[in-house]
Amino acid sequence: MTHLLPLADDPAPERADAARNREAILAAALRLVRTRGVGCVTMETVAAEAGVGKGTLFRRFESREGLMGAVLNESETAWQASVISGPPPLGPGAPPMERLLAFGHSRLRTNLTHAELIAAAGRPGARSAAALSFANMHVRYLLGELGVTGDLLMLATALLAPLEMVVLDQQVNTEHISLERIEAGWDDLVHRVVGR
Amino acid sequence: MTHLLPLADDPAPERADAARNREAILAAALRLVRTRGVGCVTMETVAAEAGVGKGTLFRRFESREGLMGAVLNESETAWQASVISGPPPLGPGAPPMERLLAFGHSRLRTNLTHAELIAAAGRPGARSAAALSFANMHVRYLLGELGVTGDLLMLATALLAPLEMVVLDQQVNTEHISLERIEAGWDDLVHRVVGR
DNA sequence: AATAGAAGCGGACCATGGTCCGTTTAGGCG
DNA sequence: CGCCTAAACGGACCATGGTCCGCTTCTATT
Repeated sequence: MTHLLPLADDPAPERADAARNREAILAAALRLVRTRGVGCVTMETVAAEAGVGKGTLFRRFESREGLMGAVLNESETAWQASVISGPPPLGPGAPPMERLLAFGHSRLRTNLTHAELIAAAGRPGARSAAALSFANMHVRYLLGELGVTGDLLMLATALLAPLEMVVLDQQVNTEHISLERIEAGWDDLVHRVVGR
Repeated sequence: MTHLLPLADDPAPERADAARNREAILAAALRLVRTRGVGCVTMETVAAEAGVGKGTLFRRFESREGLMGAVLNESETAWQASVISGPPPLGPGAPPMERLLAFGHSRLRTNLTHAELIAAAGRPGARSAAALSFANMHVRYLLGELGVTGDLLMLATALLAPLEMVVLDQQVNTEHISLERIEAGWDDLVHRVVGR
């Protein structure tokens, strides 16, 4: 092993034109999703709008789900930022319980807002596993602050699960449960899990 | 209102050939799914195997997801039966808490077993809303027996959510969490929700 | 600056889900 | 029993996601 090798060097540092295209595609996709709605955006349309060939789309984003996942990630990242460093009670500065409740409500709204995109992005794995487990991490941290003991990974998962789109979709669209009730239900769950 | 009208009469009592075909399709689909795996079953294949035209598939089952949902329902129904009238602790006869835990474990295994089919069946709505809310109903009932008070619909949803495939998939396939740990986590959740 | 080889490109092509509509058939009725 | 209508049928057809491979473009090297 040579001492000059930088560690964790990207095996293939992405060529300039490739980067340009990736950006163009993402921008085009975002634009089209905004204007026409997720359902009316075909891969061919995106390719045309970005001024690249269809093959390029698939090479960079693997599949339609992958592309939608990437688009989704844009907002997801912004959201993460506001959790990490935004104003309280969602961001730091408020007591843990308040933060936790704010977190749940915020996540709820966010998911509902991006419902279509989430559906189009399909199962996880498209969104980087890291991005997905961010929420879990954060909840775990807050539970720790609250002095909860036990298998925090599992508890965080349990708290997050009812906020998943599959569940929300069912509640909102077939059972017609109000947002307020869902929020209240989640708050109740939190209190039971934390143990007062 | 004439007194001769039977109540809740099916507006269109399904023609004989239609019924025959529906059964043939379902049987063919089940057979193919069993032998080739969900991923390798195309609508055309099913149509051929059932000896009907493709159009017929789509008329009776709406979409691929619909068909897969119908196939899934077969096993789902069997499972429901064993919950309602099978041997304890899953079926009646055991104390509520035992039943609830058994229920969770059973649901966990069942979902994992049918993972592919569930994915192929897509979002709910394909499976009748009734079938889907059966689990919720049952959990609500058991919570009642356990003397839990509060918004039971929400609590049941909270308990069921971590057993959804989206969540399980993530845990099993990307986080590589063992089945035992997931079960233990769920048991813990139940105890916290019920409040000892 | 020229060159070589890798990386990227793009559009023709394929597979499959989903639609449509002219034809066939069940089954109630005179 | 033969007719009539609504329902069901089926396969040609379309749209779109995804693959493939010959051609182009980048960039490291001399």
